[in-house]
Amino acid sequence: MKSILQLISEELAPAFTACGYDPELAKASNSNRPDLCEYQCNGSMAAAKKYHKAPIMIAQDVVAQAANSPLFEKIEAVNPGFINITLKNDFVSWYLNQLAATGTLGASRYGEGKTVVLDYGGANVAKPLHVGHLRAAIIGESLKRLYRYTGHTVYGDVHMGDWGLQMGLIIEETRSRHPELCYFDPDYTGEYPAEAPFTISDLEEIYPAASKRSKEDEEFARAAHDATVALQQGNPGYRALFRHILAVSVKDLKKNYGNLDVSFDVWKGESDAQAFIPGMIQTLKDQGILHESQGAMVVDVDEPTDTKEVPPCIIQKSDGASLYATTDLATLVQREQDYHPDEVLYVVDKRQELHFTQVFRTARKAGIVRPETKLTFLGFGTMNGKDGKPFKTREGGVMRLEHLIADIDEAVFSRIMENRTVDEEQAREIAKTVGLAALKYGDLSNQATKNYVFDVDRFISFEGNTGPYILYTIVRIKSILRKYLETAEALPKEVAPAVDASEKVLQLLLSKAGETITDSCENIAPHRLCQYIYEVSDAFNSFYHEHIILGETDAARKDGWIALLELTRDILETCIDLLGFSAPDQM
RNA sequence: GCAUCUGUAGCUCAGUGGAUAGAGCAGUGGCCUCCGGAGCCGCGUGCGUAGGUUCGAUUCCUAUCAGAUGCACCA
Repeated sequence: MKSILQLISEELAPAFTACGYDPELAKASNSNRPDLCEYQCNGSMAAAKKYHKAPIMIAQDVVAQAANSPLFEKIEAVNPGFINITLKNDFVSWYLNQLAATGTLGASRYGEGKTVVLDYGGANVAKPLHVGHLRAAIIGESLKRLYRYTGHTVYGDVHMGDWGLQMGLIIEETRSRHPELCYFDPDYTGEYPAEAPFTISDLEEIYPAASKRSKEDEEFARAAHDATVALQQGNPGYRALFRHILAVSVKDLKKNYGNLDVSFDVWKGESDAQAFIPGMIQTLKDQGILHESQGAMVVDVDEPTDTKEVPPCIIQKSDGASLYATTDLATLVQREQDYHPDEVLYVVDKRQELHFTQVFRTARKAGIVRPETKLTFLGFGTMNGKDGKPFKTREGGVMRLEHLIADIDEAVFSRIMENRTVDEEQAREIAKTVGLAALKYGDLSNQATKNYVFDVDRFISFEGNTGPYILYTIVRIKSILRKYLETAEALPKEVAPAVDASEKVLQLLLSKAGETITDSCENIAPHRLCQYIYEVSDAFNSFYHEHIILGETDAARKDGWIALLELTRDILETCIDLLGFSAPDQM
C-alpha cells in the first residue's frame, strides 16, 4: 500500500511537469509546522537554482496547477517557497479504511522470499542470565517480530556459549566432588544415566567455584584444561556429562527467556560449530589466504581504505587451538548450509565491532558467504545505572536477570494494589504484563546503538513516555469498546471523516502506521516504533478528553468514532507485539 | 599513541540540509454532574567550542575540547 506521502508526491508530480519542472522535485514530507499545514513539499527551493527562478514563483506555479486536486483541502505557496498542504478529511478517512483492510496496517511485505538468521542470544551454559544479556534479548526479539511482519523468513538463534574451558572446569569440579560417578570411569561400558547428576542450582554454584579454584590451584587448572581437550576429542564419559550440562542449562534458559517473552527457533551453540571448523580451515587454505604470523594462523583483513589498523583475523592460536573468530566463521559455514540466508544479523554488544569486522571480511574473502549475503552487525550500547556507569547491583555485583524482573514486578504489583480493587492473584498477573512492558519499552525507546541509563524508578513510575502509559491507553480503549458492545451486536468498521482538529490529528497519525513499521524494520530501529505509539497514545488521549464517545447522540458519528477507536487499538496492540510485549484487559 | 562512537533544557532522551529544535521527568497553575485522573490543558534563556561548504547547517566537512569504547592468540 502506498503511503500518504507517496500519494501526495504522485499528485504533485504532474503539476511540476505541467509547469516544466522536474517531477522528481514533487517529493512531499511531513510538516514541521503543524500549525500551518499537515504536509509540505520543499521541491521549489531545490528547483530555484536549476531554473534560475525565485522559489516562491515556482511554488505558486505548482500550487495553481494542483489546486483542484481531490486530495487537498488547501494547498498554498508560502515564502520563501514552501508548498503547504492540508488534506481533505474524507480522503484521510478513506485512506484509513483502505489501510485497515490490508491486514498489515499498510506495512510493506518487502521481505517476502528472503531468509534471515538472527543471532541475539549469547547466553552461557551453566551461568545465569544477567543484565548483560538483556539488551540482546529485548532488541533481538523485537527485530525478529518486525522482520517476520515484513515478510521475512527468520531463524532466531540463541547461539549459546557452550564450549571451551568452562566445560572442563565444570567436569573437573564435578569429578572432585563425586569421583565415583560413572562418567569418570574409563572402563565404564554401560549406558550413561538419563538423569543429570546435578540441577541448575548446582551448576550455578559449581561453575563459579571451579573458576575461582582454577585461579588458586594450578594443578586443578591444568586438569580442567586437559578435560576440555578430552571432551573436544570425544571422551565418551565427558560427552555424556556435557549433554547433561547442556540439557539442564537449556531448560533453565528457556524458562528465563520465556519470562521475558523471548523465544528462539534454533538452540545451537558454539559446540555445534566445531564439526565445521576443519572444513572451514581447509577452505581458507585452498583460497591461499591463511598464513602463519607470530606463531598463529591468520587471515589478513586490512583494506586500503581503512582509517585505522585492522589486525589480522586469528583462526588458530599458536598452540593450535581455535578461538572466537574460528567458531563464528564455522557457524557461518553451518548457517549457509542449513538456511542459505540472504542476511545474517548479529545483535551484540558494540564493543565487539572489531571482531565482527574481521569475521565478516574473512567470510567474504573465503567465500564462506555468497557475495550478495548481507552480514549485519547491530552493536548495542551499554546499559548504565543512574550514575552513568555500567549497571550493577547495590552491592556492586552483576544483577541476575530474574532478580531484576522480580524487582520490577514487585514494584508494579504494589502500585496496582494501592490503586485498584482487583484481587491479589489477578494483580500478580497484571504486574507481570505491565512490568515487562515497562522494562522493554524503557530499553527499546532508546536508540539501540547508544548507551542508555537504566533507571528502575523512572520505568516503574508509570508517568509520561513509558510502557505502562501505552498499556493504559490500550486498556482504556478496550474498556470503552466493551461498554459499547453491551448495547450493540458488533463493532462498526467504517471510520468517518474527522469532525475536528483533535480527531484529524489522530487519523493522520494512524495513517502512518504501515510506513512506520516498514521504516523501523528497514533501519533496524525499534525506537522509532516506540516514538510512534507514544504519539498515537498522546493523540488518542487528547481526542478522548475532547469527546464523550459513548454519550454521542448522533449514531453515525458515534459509530465512526468506535471504528476509529478499534483501529487505534489494533495499531497500538500490533506495534507493542512487534516490540515484544502485550497489554492486559485491565490494569 | 591510533581509531570509532557520543556530546541537544536541571535530569532522561527524540529529531531534521529548510519556516518558531521537540517530548517525558522534576518544578508550577488549572481540569472529575461524563466512557478508566496511571489521564488532559497551561507555563522554557538548550544543539560542547571555533571555522568552512550552502540561498539556508543543530544536521554535511575540518579543527578542537570532553566522555565512553576498541586496538593479535579472552569470549
